[in-house]
Amino acid sequence: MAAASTALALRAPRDSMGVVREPGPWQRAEVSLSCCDSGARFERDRILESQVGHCQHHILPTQQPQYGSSYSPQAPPSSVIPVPKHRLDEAIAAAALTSLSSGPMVLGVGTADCNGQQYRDSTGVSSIRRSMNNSDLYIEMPASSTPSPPLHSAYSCSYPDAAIEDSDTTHLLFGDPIPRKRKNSGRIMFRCLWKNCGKVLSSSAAIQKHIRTAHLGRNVEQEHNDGEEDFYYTEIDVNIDTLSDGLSNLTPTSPTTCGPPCFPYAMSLGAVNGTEFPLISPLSLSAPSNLFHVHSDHAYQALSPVTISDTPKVGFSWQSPPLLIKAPAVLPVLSVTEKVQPQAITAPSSKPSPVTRKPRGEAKKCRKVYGMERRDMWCTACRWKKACQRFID
DNA sequence: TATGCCGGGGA
DNA sequence: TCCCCGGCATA
Repeated sequence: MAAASTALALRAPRDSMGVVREPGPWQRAEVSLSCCDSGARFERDRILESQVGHCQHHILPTQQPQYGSSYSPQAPPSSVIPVPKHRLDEAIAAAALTSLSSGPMVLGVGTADCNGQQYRDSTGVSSIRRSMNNSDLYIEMPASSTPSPPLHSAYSCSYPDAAIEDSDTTHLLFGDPIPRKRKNSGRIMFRCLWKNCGKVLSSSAAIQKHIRTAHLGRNVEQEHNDGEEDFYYTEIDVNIDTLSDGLSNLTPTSPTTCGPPCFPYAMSLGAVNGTEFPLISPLSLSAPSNLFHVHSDHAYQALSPVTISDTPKVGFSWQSPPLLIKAPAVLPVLSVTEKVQPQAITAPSSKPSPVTRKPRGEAKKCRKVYGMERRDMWCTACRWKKACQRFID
């Protein structure tokens, strides 16, 4: 990739929405980005202009998503993100790890989270922004009355001094060395993600039409377009590296969008605009063992099992999401003292028990402690082959 | 295979 | 109610 020389640790005066309000020296600072094809360079404040100009296919997506009325239109980006240079490496590394480790578990539900933000660009390859401990980046999504499709959207930042206009710009700003969408090594195709379909068409219009008619059962002539079909296809670059392709196959993002699926950070707080989402933390997906760690050494301490029913529930309807959320992936962020019972999420085991049998405790029981020789020292329950009352799990 | 414990039955 | 045990589930 043509280098994007950045000196991003710049701060611009912004209003409460993270919008740069007043020009200042920062705008004339040494931020410049290079077009990967033409080599044309853009000064920092020219980047925004380029969104609709010369180099938009390298810096920003060329098309606006064709969402319907239910979708909140994108607000024009107004600034770029100030990101300290020293954060870039960390973000890049995190993105790579997450892309590799999360796999299908994050399908379709890229999250924006200040403690491990995950985004997905137009090809479905995740990029992640790691926790910015003190400042630098804090992302929330624009309000939307419906679960927003994967979109090219204005991700304003809750930190007053940060804002992101879209993830493609973010690729530059974060120094993503492989901006998938900018590759011109192959032709962009569009693949239907509907289960057992996988049809590949050459244009977004065609694939949308295919999805509308074949899967959504809608009339081609139907004017109303709520953009739902955008969920069900992704773009693929037929000559692009397999990693990018493979991941994009798994991601029902809009071909015309570069933003991540718009599941807001505020999800973790329960609801956004009346719609609840599960928080899917990339961290929890990639390293569940950290989250589910339970000290078995303290088996005598009763741990309250937390089942999926204790977690935020998916409050929106979703029509046959193809290849989207696999249940075990929906793992809430839990404290380390909480415990998840995966069987509460996954399909029930082979033979349903008529009575919910108490899970076998891990604590040493009287039999174990005292042995058969000292059976008289067992608790009554143990002697009666009942649940031990002395060493309770 | 060992262990935990549910369900049932006898005293 | 106490006590025991068959049998099942699980580690």
